Amino acid sequence: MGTTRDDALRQRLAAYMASKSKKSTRQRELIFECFLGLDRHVSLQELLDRVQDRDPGVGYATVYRTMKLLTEAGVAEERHFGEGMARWEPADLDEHHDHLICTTCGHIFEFEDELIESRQHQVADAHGLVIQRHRHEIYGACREPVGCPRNASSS
Amino acid sequence: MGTTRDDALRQRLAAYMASKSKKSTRQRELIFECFLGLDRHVSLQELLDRVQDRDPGVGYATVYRTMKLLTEAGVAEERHFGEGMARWEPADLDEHHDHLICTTCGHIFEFEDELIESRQHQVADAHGLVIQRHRHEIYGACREPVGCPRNASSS
DNA sequence: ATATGTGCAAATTATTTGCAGCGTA
DNA sequence: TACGCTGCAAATAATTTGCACATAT
Repeated sequence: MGTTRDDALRQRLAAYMASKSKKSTRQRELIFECFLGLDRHVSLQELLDRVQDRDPGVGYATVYRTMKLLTEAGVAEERHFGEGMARWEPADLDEHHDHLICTTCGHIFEFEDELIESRQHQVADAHGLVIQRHRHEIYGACREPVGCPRNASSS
Repeated sequence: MGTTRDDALRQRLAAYMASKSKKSTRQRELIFECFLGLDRHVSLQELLDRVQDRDPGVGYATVYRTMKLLTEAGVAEERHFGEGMARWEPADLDEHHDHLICTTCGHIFEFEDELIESRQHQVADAHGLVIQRHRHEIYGACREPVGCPRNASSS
C-alpha cells in the first residue's frame, strides 16, 4: 500500500504548493521523503535525525516549518500523545480507518465502520460543525490471553 | 448531575489520599473545588485564575502539582487538544463521553452516542477484545463561524 | 529580479523541579 | 515532632520567530 498512497500524498502536496506559491526546495523534498519513508509517528527530533543522516546541513527550524507546511497541505497529521511533544504521521487520504489496540499484546488492529462514520457526521452536524478529521482509538484486553496469536511482540 | 458525581469524586480522592498518606490542605481543597465548580476543560492557567480569585496566595506550582495528584487519584483526566498545553476535566466515573472540537474557535463539545458505543463493542468483540477504554475526538469547522459559541475569547 | 526559504540563535510558552520555610497528621 | 506541602524562582523542554543570506521561479 505504500507507493500508491505516497504518490497520492506527493500529488496533493504538489497541488497545495502550487496553489499557495510555495517553493519546492531540496530540503523540503528530503524532509518529505524521509517522513514518508519512516511511515510512523515521528517527532520532530526523530525526523530531523533521519534527515541529517542524508544532509547534515538541514536545521531543526526547517523541519519544523516543513511539518507545519505538510500539515496545512493535508499530507501530514499532527498528533499529541501526552508525551510533551508533537508527533506526525502521513495523512490518511481516502480511508478513515481507526485503531483498536490490544493492551495485552500491543497489537494494533485497524477497523472501519460505516455506521460509526455516519454517526459522527450526525453528531458534528448537530453542533453546527463540518468534520475535518477525527481520532478514534479503542483499547481492550484479549478475552482469552492464552490463545492470543500475537503474544510475542509487534512494533 | 453535578453534586452526585462530585461527591463520588470527592470520595475517591479521599480514599486515594488516605492510601498514599497525602495531606489534605487548604490549597488542595480549594483547587479541587474550583476544578469541580468550573466543570469543563480547564488549562492550568484558567484554573489558577479562578483559584486566585478566592486566594491570591496560591501559586502556579501548587495548582500544577495538585492537578498531577488529582490525575493520579483518578478524579481528573488530562487531555491534549493540540493547543500547546494540557487541559483537565473531572473524571468520568461511569459514563463515556467523547469530544467534538471546533477548530475555528477551539470550543470543546462533549457528546455521547449510544449507537457508537454499542458499535465499538461489536468491533472489539469481533477481534476478541474486551474494551477497557477509548478515545474518540472529532475535529470540525463551524459551518457558520458567526454563530460560534465562543467567538469572543481568543488571544 | 523578487518573493520565498534556510539556518542560526534568541525569544516564547508550557512544564517541571530545588529549596527554605510552613502546616497537617 | 516529622514528613509532607507550598511558594518562589530558576531550570527544562518544546516550540516559535527575527534576521541576514541563499535560492527557486
